[in-house]
Amino acid sequence: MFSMTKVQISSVITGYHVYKKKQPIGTVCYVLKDKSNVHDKESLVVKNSDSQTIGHVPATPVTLKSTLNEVLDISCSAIEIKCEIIGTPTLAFPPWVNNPNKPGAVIPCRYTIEIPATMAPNVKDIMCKHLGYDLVNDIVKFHEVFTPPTSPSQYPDSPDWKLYRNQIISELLKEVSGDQIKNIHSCHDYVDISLRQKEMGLNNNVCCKCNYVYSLGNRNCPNCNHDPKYNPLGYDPYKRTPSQHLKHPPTVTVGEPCMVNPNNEEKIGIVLEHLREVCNIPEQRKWLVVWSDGIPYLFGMRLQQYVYVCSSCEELVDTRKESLDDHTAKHNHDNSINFHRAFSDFIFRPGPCHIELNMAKCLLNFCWPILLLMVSALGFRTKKALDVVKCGTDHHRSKHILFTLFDALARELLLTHVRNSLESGAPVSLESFNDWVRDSVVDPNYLYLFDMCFTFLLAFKLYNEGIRKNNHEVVMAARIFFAPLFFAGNHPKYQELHLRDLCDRVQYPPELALEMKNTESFSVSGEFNKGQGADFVHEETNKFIKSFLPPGVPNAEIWQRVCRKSEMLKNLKDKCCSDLSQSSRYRLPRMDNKQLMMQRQVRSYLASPVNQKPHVSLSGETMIVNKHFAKLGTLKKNVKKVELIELYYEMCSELEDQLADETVPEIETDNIDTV
DNA sequence: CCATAATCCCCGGGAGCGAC
DNA sequence: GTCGCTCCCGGGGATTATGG
Repeated sequence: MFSMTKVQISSVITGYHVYKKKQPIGTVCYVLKDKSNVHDKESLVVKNSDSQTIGHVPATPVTLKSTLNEVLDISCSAIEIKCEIIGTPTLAFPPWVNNPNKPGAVIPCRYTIEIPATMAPNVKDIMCKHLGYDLVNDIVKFHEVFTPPTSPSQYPDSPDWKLYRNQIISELLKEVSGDQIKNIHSCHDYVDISLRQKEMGLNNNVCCKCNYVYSLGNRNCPNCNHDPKYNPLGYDPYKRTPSQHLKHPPTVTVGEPCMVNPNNEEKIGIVLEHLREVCNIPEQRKWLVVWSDGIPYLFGMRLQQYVYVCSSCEELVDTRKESLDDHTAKHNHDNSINFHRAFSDFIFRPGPCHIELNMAKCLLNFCWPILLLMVSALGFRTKKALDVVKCGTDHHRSKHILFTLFDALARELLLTHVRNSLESGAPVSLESFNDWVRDSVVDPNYLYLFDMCFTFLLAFKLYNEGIRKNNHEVVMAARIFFAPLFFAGNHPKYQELHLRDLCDRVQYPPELALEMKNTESFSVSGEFNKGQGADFVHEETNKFIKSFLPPGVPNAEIWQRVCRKSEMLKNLKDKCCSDLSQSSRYRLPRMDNKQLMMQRQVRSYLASPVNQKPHVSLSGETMIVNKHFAKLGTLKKNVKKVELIELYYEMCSELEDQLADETVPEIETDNIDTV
């Protein structure tokens, strides 16, 4: 298929005061090299379709001109640079003023470069070089936000886990087989070269694009000028998932603080009462969605499930301690009384970011046998540093490490098959890879990493994508595929949470389900790929409020005061800082080198997967994946799981009762708050 | 019927763990 | 680092079994 990448840059045409050729808005002109200009060999001229000169590409800032020049150079002018007039001529304005005393006139315009897919990477690199990575990314983001995508989404409409996985695998297969350099005896790629360099004691870098070996002192590859630190232009790590963000970003308001630590059921009860009061339940609104961390969520759900209010004496009855009949008998109520659930006006939802956090912890735990060596190669050498990585204290760091691990592992896992196929001349395809893994591979190490990578790490990645883009189906697909790891590890809280949440989601009436799907995550900034769970929105607000607290231990009164005035403070801060501070730019280093390092380490570990080998960790110790496996067989753990199963049946029976009743509660879909 | 031993049950303290 | 939950363990009282 012939595809084009389109890049648009808003700028101006200079020199209107010289040529005085006014063009109607929307006219499309062309950028050509101006060979006749003796003053400036680099000069670029803009001509309209009648070959009349309109003006020049601005010389300052120099980056735009040199970018376009180089683009024309590498393509031998095969790439056409168009220029659409988007405004009427005006006096030159910064940054396009050469001489403040003698300002010229400029025409606002938009330069459009259409790049054939084959050349796109080169052009991107050029643009990154001249315009700077940040700026280029901004342009692309600009483009993506304001022009609706015309090509069908890469991700299918009905997201299917297998499809996603297959797509990733086939993309990677293509990439890996493209990387291989075949000579008569064997294949090799840049990882092999790097490995060899390391064996020889040389500390050289290998360019992952052109296999050029260069010393670590250089930042860019001297051969192809590829900068390993930056992503190519338009790199969107979440491109497979379509964004489903709401059109209007939510407004965040801060309510009255409630001064209890929500760490047991009693205190959660207090918080809920407080919420009821603040939100005027049931007068102003009937119900409320409450997002919370994992533990408060569980407490809340338990309260909702077990605690009833007696209509006669208005006392709370906890059915875990005292059955409803007992209560009736004890207080001598007659038969006319009834019970209703004490917290039925709340809908609890677990914070997606906390789930993600615990996913990361769980993965780190299970990947530890192979991660240990890699991470120490990355620079976490002391025991304390390693512990920090292992416990996942710094979520961003662990996330990054896990993503890099996925990239590295995925490529290495595919490598053997790709090389086999290249040698035998068979085409490399997804089906053949799947067949090969299923039929030929017996090495437990390979299979362990295969499952880890293409099920759990992938699920983690997918979950992250789903949250960023507020895509409900993707999030749920990822969670369901990740869940087994929670149940295998020692994560009692999140096992129960997963179960309760799933049951809850099934039970939502249709209108509510739709609303819930739309609000899986929120993008407060309104950007299409920066959604995050309501829990982190809250934590950010919290951080903001904390920044206004006076030094020292804050007391309740100060908290209250800051919360009540937080909106004013926010406005104030925005007004004061908006002109001074730079907007935060979007950047995501690709960690080429770290990935290379990981690939180097795991390569020998995964060699010859068709042979039976003992199951060992990367450093060669016999594998006990983690200590929880050893505990798994014990009775107590089983008891815990039996309890969960009982809970599940209980919930199912309740669901059946509700279905039998056929009463769908009345709901309002507007005015959903998050707390 | 009594004395003693064995067993059960309850409870509090402490350690470990998970979550924040 | 803190907090709460759970588990474990030992102590002590209550109950039960056993033997004389």
